[in-house]
Amino acid sequence: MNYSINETSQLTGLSKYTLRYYEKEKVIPEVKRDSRGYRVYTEQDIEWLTFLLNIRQTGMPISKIKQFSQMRFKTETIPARRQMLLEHKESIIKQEERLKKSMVAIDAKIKRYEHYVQLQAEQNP
Amino acid sequence: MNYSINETSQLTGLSKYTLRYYEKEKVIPEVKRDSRGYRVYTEQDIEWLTFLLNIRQTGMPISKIKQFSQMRFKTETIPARRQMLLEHKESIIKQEERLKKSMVAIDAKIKRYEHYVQLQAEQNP
DNA sequence: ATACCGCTTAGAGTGCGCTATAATGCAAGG
DNA sequence: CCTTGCATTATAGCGCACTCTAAGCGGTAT
Repeated sequence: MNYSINETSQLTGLSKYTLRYYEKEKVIPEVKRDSRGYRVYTEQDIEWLTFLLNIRQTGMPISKIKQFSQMRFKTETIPARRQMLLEHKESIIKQEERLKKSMVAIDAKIKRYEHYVQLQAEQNP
Repeated sequence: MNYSINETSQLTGLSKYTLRYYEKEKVIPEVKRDSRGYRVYTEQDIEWLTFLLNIRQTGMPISKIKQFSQMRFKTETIPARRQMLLEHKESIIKQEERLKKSMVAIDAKIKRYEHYVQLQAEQNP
């Protein structure tokens, strides 16, 4: 199945601007065109975009995604791609730890606030 | 205990530029000065900065941190502050979910890569 | 025929969060 | 007294990731 830029935008959540920008900046390989020169995205293009979006949304910078993405059609790059993903996994684990730490601090603060409100209520019953 | 901008920078990990920028932009309240006009950070300032950094590093935008921080010395703002933190907690939970989803996709991709490498090795033993 | 729609491109602009520069000041050490 | 060294300010610049504008083209509808 093939998709227009509009459909692709809706399927991925990326704006049309962003889809064109990604192609111009070689974050994704060149997309096929129809007779009018319009972009035609394949199912595989969508899948690739979706995967890239996954790593994008978890903080991989565009420059690295570009590196990763440019290896797409070369099977000999599989070890390098695997390595990049392993490193990104590490970064995700660090982010999870960051979120947990922050959660603890926030919970403590919320408790202090609630404790304060409680005391106020007791003093003015 | 009091701290110079240099010490504060080291304690918090924020650059001196950033510390001045936060103050100029009212992300933190005005810091006391010594006789020469140099900034003097108190223990409480450090604690506040550390907390702000916690919410900053988990994605709260500077504009919101500014709102939050400007309520610091008004006890009647405690319910509003609590509410902001509850909302930020929600955002952290969403981020955790995002990370988990991404992790699953990455793990699947890594497995596919390893499976591919495995097959290659079997064909050329 | 002409108006409109959706796409195309190159290139300019935006928002965020810093980061750096330039000019100046003050105070302690040689 | 003068240099060194750290601070101060206002203001400019940067990197990232988009986001938008302007000008133009091709196919369909009136």
